[in-house]
Amino acid sequence: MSDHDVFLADCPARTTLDLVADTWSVVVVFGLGGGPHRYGELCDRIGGISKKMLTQTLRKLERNKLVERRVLATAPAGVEYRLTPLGQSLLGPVSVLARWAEEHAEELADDASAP
Amino acid sequence: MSDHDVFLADCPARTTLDLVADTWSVVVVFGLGGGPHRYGELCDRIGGISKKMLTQTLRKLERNKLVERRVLATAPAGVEYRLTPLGQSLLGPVSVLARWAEEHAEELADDASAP
DNA sequence: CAGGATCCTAATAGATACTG
DNA sequence: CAGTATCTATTAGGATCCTG
Repeated sequence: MSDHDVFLADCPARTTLDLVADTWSVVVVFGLGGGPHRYGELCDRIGGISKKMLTQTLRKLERNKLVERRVLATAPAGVEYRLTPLGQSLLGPVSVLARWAEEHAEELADDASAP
Repeated sequence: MSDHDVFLADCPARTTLDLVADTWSVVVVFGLGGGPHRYGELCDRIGGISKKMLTQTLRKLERNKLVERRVLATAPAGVEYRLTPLGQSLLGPVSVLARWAEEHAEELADDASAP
């Protein structure tokens, strides 16, 4: 890009963040952490997510091979989602973030999400 | 986990993400990882960040006590930023994310950031 | 030097209604 | 049941100019 490559912006941590830093990805991954779930189940389990965002998030996770989609041959038909091994491998790193938040909850401003 | 804990959305991992999941927070934290830096230095080191976003990101990190701001009594005057102990404690968890990205780079879609 | 103030655009996410 | 399709409000982030 430029002559001197001080472009910290492509630090690898950002790659992971690009993947899961949106509002719902992590929540969905955790939602599937306990095992496969059907679309509707997942929606209920998560609570507060719109169907649009659930679908959109699942598609993104699918494209990145974190989640696998299977159409069930049951009646009535359904669709099941599960974490791939790659998706499961992400549970660890994300749990590390979760633990950090729990340990330091009191030190953080209460409006951590504010710009 | 109890019978039904809906609203996974307040999972603690999201707290950390709210804090650092924007485009620049992690980059700035890493930029300060090696030690204190002045505003301009930091800007150069990072490269590609606008002053608006740098300031805004620093303020957010400051509010959450990850970063400390010190006005220098030098001539010409300057401002120095450094990680607080809390900020340093975040380097570990974020590095875990970075390592995950490096290990699995090939398995991910090349457009991981796409919606 | 280190920002603040403004303007502007593209992307995000929610609500709602409709469909195979 | 598992999605699309719209429409809309909010937000993030860049560019530019101004200031103590």
